[in-house]
Amino acid sequence: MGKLLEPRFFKALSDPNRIALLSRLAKCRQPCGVSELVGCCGVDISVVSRHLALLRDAGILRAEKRGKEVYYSVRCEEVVSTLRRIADAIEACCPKTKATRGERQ
Amino acid sequence: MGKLLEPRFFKALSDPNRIALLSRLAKCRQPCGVSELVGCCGVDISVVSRHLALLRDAGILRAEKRGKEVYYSVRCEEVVSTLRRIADAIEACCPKTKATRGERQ
DNA sequence: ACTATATTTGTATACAGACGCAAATGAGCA
DNA sequence: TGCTCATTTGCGTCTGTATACAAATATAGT
Repeated sequence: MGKLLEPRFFKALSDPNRIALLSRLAKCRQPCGVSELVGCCGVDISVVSRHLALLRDAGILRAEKRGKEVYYSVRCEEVVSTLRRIADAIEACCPKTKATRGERQ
Repeated sequence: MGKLLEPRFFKALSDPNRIALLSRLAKCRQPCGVSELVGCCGVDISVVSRHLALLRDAGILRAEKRGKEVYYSVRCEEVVSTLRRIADAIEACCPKTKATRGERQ
């Protein structure tokens, strides 16, 4: 449980511009180059590049170089399963709403 | 989708001590007072208090005052459903692994 | 080799966040 | 009221991070 909840994963998602980039990439459903993504947050392209690298290092995005461009895309499977495993772990600790009402430990 | 991904929610989970507090509270399965929680991260109780308040404000913990103590507990249902809704939203944007292989849009 | 385009990296700045300590607040009790 | 315990808040400090701009790197085409 402590290992599941990686601060770095959440830290990567704790910035509005990075959320904007992630949303954009998710909606795109396709790898996008850095230049394409500059529009979705109003910052310099160098800043966008850094945000994307951070998301990549956190395991949220995948980067592939094609020619002079670098295409970023969402690592859907991994991100989704990470979120679901965290949800499951927390749920496992929940006092059940209906059954097992008697406080157990 | 952009509304689901709240930076504040993730920011709350982006600190190791807050993760430790959350894990501890989840494992406890019961409301805990601030003093009880000091042990799980090696910081001053005033810092713990601030972390707990931040988690409460982010909608992750619930606080109830009983006498002179304040008992914090995990808002399991809300947290779990938030995580699952985010997972679902991202999954909805995933190019399907097996079916629908032909890039759609 | 030279040029143009895409991206990354170096550097400086400004703001946010984590922390400890001390003081303040709130609640119960003598 | 005075005292004690639990928690919160004020404040100074220090580290981390977001940002812009300029320079460096990488790749393709001429």
